[in-house]
Amino acid sequence: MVNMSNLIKLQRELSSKVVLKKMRDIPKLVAGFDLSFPSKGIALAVGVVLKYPELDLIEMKWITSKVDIPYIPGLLSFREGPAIKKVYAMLESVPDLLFFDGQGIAHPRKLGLAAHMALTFDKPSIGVAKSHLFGRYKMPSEKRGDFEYICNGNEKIGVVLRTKDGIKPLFVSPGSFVNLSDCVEYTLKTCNGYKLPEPTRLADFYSKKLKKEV
DNA sequence: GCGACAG
DNA sequence: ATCTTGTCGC
Repeated sequence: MVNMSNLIKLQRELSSKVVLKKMRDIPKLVAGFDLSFPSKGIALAVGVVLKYPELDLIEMKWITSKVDIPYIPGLLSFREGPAIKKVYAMLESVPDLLFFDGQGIAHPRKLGLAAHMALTFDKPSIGVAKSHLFGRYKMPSEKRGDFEYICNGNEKIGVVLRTKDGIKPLFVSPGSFVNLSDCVEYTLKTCNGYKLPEPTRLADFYSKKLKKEV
């Protein structure tokens, strides 16, 4: 049983702690996280760490965990957050930038999964979602690198970014401790010929692969 | 009331 | 996310 109003109240309090600013240093290590669900009520979380800008995989950890909260649009971090915290704790290396499958501040209360996790780990993060949740936008041109802003009124809260020619664009937004230009720059620089940034693409690959073996 | 709705 | 075969396009 979930008390939605309490979770929403918590999001409003936490979102005030989000800070948008340019990253001070170029990251040396970037991480990506993703989940799969082997069976109802069980989540399999994967965390990967890659060297930047080489994008060589240097570490991969995974864990299974019970999930109590169902998927509710706007409350994704409460469902996936617990499992992500467990894999994050298993990492031996210390990443400088985190990528998540979901929104950053392009969220009704400015606290999508990436924003929530950035505050939880006190680490810069970028939210890379495959579909839209919140904010108005126009479709960017078909060319890789082109983007349009996602807006909430006059505020720019993210970008719809084309990471591959003619392929459906990604909805990218800041978690915390990064700004919009960091999001565009690091998302494009970690996309190696594929639509998704390597961190989340590899985490997604392993979570689906392990799901079949567990 | 109606439409939208990350994974 | 997950359930699932073939199929259209570069």
